[in-house]
Amino acid sequence: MAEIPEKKAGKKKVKTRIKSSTVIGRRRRQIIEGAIKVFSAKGFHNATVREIAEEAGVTMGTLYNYISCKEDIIYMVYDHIGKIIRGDVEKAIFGIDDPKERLKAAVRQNLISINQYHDIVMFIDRSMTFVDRVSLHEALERETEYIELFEGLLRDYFKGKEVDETRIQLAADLLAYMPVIVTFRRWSLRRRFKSMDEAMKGILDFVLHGMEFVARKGS
Amino acid sequence: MAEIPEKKAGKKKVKTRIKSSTVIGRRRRQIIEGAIKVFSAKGFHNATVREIAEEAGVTMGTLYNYISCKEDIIYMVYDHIGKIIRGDVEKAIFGIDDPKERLKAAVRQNLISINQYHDIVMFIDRSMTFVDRVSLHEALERETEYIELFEGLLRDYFKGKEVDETRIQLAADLLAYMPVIVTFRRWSLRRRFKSMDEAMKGILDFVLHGMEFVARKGS
Amino acid sequence: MAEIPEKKAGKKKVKTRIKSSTVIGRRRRQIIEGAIKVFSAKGFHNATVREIAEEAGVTMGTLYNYISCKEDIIYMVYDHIGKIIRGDVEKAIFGIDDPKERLKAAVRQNLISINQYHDIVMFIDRSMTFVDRVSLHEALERETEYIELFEGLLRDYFKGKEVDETRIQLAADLLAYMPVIVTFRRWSLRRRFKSMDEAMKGILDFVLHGMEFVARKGS
Amino acid sequence: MAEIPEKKAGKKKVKTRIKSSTVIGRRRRQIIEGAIKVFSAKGFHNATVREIAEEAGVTMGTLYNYISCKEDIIYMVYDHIGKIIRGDVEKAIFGIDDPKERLKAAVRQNLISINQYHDIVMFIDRSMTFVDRVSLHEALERETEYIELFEGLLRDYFKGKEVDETRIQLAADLLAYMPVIVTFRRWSLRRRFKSMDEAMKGILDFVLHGMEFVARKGS
DNA sequence: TATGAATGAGTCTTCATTCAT
DNA sequence: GATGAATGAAGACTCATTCAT
Repeated sequence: MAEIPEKKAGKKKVKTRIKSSTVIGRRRRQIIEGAIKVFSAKGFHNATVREIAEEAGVTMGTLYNYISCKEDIIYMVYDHIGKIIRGDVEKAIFGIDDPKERLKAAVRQNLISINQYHDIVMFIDRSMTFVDRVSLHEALERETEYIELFEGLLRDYFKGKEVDETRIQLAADLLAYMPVIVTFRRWSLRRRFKSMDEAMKGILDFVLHGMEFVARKGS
Repeated sequence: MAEIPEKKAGKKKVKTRIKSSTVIGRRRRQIIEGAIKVFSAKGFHNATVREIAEEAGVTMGTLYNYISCKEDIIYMVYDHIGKIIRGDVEKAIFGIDDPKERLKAAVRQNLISINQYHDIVMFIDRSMTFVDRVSLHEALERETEYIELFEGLLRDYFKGKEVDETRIQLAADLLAYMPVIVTFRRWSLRRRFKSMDEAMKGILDFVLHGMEFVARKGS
Repeated sequence: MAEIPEKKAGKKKVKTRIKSSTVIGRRRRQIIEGAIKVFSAKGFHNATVREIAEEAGVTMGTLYNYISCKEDIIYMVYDHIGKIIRGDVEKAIFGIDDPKERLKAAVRQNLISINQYHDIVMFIDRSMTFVDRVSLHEALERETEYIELFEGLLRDYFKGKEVDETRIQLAADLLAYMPVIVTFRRWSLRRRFKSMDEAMKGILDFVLHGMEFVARKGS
Repeated sequence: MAEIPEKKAGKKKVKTRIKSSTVIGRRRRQIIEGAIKVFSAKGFHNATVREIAEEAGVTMGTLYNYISCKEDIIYMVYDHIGKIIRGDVEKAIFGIDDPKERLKAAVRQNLISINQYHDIVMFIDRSMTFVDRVSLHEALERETEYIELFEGLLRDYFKGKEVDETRIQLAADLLAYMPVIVTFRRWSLRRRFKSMDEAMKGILDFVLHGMEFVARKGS
């Protein structure tokens, strides 16, 4: 069974003026939680640093002891939610041996988690414009790792069959990111389906079915 | 063959102080073109009205004779690009009779057009937060019409087979919007595929294949 | 008689968003006058842009239509006062033919003008740290031109005598800038002399006398 | 021979919370040295207390045990450098009996020291605006003492000749402070003279020569 | 209709200073 | 005596929008 790729230590660190790492940890959590609330509601540009600080329960000055600019906060949230979703998926496939079930579990959990955190995912997508080159690169790195997780699962699933490596890669990308559609088509889906759950079941079928294209010749 | 749904006249009108409709038309085009350039490059919030005016070749004062606020411009661009893409798809299926080919042509053209205008599509996606309720509603209306176009094509394709209406609707949504993935996964796709064309061919296969889930029982 | 060196057109221009040059002229004058009042009283760093705007009788927004950052204002004031002092000196020597009298008139007027605008001169000296490289260079250029004016006068005065060119240059520098001493020794001088005039007479003597070192061998 | 005026004990004391005077001495030295580095490089307003603390090798909290506000640091540096320069001059004239040579030695050493500490002298000049009334008064007191040193030397030198007391005072002021010109005309001088030494030699001649005006009638 | 100068509310960011440990 | 996290007041700058010409 393919190994789950090691989480490489991120190079990008949000600069801090604080020394005690326990304090940093605690404050960071506060800040991220506050930021998520405010950003989800108003988006990046319409959220003021003051609001975030208030929501986080710290003063402006304190907040700026833990970040060096507003944009840093996006990255922190991004990092946070990325870890959570990845963790969710890893937990979901833990203990499952059958490659098909493993893959299905991953795809399902990915969809569920993205749906659960849809407002944050939405905000992150909309905000990545504002992050600096370095952070963006780092973010891409993380995404690639995440996609590699799916690549591994797909390879296990198609083991033995003759498949195109390129297709594996593309499929992994689509599997991982198609669920994002639930974030930006949310209104439309809501209007047409009784419940979000129903829509999600449909999407899952679509994805799982589409996935099989990997094993076929290109049209 | 299902009718292409009538393009209902949009209720939302961007207010203008100008009377001569020929002048309005000319100015609007200028503004939209200028806006597309600036917005594509810098996004909504980082683009200043002044820049847009300059790029459009009008003065600030003049610009404000044709819009009532910055947000109006998003809607204008949205409207513009929406018409173009829909027009492209309609042209692409024109004259094709076979339901399967018709559907495939629509899906393919949709993908091509979204890819072609990827920067505008991206910007619009990121900017819809800023538009007011009314415009948003109007925009949703248009999107619905567009999806109904795909619904019609799907119904024709699955005619005779026993399919779930709900699945038709979901499939239409996914068919129409999945290609958006090429806009926000662009960097990743670029890094992994020799050409964007190759990636797009893969996506097309995925979509067409996934589409068949409509005719199957839910998993 | 040596020509007064041409005033070269300054390359540095403070950027403006305004087009009408008459309006620019009028506003600039307002801004410079307001700035002089505020800067003289509080120095650069303690003066707020808002105060300057108020003193100038314009709003903050308007002010920023004529400058691009606070530092620009220093340069504007510098430029303004430099022109005035140079103009004063040129007027003072106008029509005088005797080289010695010409030189003395220039030195005297330089002292008088610097004394008159002592608070601005003081402020400028203290603020040049804040101006950017380009402006600093431009400022230095202007100063050099001003010193060249004195060099010319000195050369005329020492014509025929055997003098060291280096000494001419140094003397010009000292002649032009020694009076600045009245700005930063003002308190001390005030306490010891009945009137500033008396102190200035003494300084003038000192300078004129010291000047003769040009014609002597180095000690 | 005139007595070197007693160094009166300064009334101004920078308040401290610390009792052990040995500790105070050590810390003070650290702080002054750190401050000189940072202030020389960035000036008063652009230097942060944090930077000074770091450069001095103490923490912010500790620093504030030895000062009561940022401005105090200027005064400490001022006091420190003043003592050094005065000490230099006193050493330079020590053992010289001939009044003329004594005076020349003082003037020369004054110039040398000011040139040596030019960046600190510059910074102090630029920063005296920020110190409070009391400190300013105290500083002026010190300066007066320093000038009185030169007054004494001038009186010895002109002993027997009929000179105006006022002129002695003015000359002392100019002798003591003219060298400051090397700090704020530094760039200009550097550009025109091969070495700073050469420029300084010229300035020395100018000063020594100008000094003789004391023995002459006013112009 | 077109122009473009004027407006001023709104935000991020910095940093001297304090105080609980 | 030393530490360093917390504080919050203050200031530069932006930019959508208006309106007199």
